[in-house]
Amino acid sequence: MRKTFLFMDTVINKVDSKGRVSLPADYRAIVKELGSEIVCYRSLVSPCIEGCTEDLLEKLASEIEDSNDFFSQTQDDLTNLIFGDAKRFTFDSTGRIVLSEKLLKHAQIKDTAVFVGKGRKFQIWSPENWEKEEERIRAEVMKKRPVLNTRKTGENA
Amino acid sequence: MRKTFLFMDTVINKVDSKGRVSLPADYRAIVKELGSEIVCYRSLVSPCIEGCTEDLLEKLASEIEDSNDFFSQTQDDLTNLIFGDAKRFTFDSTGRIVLSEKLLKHAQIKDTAVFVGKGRKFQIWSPENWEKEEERIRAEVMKKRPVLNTRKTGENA
DNA sequence: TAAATTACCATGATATACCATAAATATAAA
DNA sequence: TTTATATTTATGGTATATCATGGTAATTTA
Repeated sequence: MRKTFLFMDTVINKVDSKGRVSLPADYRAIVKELGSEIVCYRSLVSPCIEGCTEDLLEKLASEIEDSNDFFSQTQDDLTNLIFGDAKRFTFDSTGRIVLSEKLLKHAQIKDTAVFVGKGRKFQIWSPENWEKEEERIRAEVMKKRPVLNTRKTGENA
Repeated sequence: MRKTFLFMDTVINKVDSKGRVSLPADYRAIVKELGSEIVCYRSLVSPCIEGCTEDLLEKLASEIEDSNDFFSQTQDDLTNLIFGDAKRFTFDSTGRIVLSEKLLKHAQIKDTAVFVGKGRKFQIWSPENWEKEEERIRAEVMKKRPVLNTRKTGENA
């Protein structure tokens, strides 16, 4: 029995004409062990689909509940957007989910999906958009490297 | 039951045509006792593979989660880079992991891997790159020696 | 009843687990 | 210290299980 649940790695899977994609096996294992479900929604800031376990959204909801004025109005609005957009995606016996037209369109995904782990969350990109995004991030992080290294979370040497 | 968990020493192992390498026995012992798994990713700054226990990344994920910063751009970038690249590597009954083509290429490893302990983390180098790196480190330390000596005598005084 | 959605089966490719042997290290006896 | 024995560790090869994916049947719902 494992004790850590992290979405990791970058996995490329095919999307068929009905929007079916295999959720990476590692991701499925996490969902299964947590006894939770996958929830997906359109990213608010990027042309990609964002996903996490229902547990995480539950936690987010509780936090907002518990610390009303701690959160800015902006963040409250953002969470509203997410909960309004989010939807459960159960996978069948072969491990596939069916992504909706709305999500696929937002991420500009046609026949190939790139799953990118983000720890508690993950993202689904089109190959083209992900390539651009990865480049942008690398440049950005290299620029900020000195700052990151002094931080405790700078475990990425 | 031991209480310290440090990756130490330098170990040279062979990499076969499928990318299989024996994880040094000492490293395996740590992972086993922690009940965790090995996670590897490309170093952001060096031509080497970096590894740690999943526990360590889990801590990082928790910190991000608890920082009430669900929508921060910088964190988004960081998590993408770290977790998007990282991957779990479980070892079989003989103690081997299978390194991916991506990692081997980044570290320029062909048939020999050099494991270098770094405390909570470790690195995997090609023999050639490691030789250079070790030299660089030695030179760097020698440059700083006068400073180190002053500090030591200052404390004793 | 037609369209759409969901669940199930089949297959090839890939990755994983296992077995056997060789090398290295540690332990015990001389 | 030297030699012999036992134990752990590293590595080559192979069988097995898992996974992604195309196709189809069953079920829903409009």
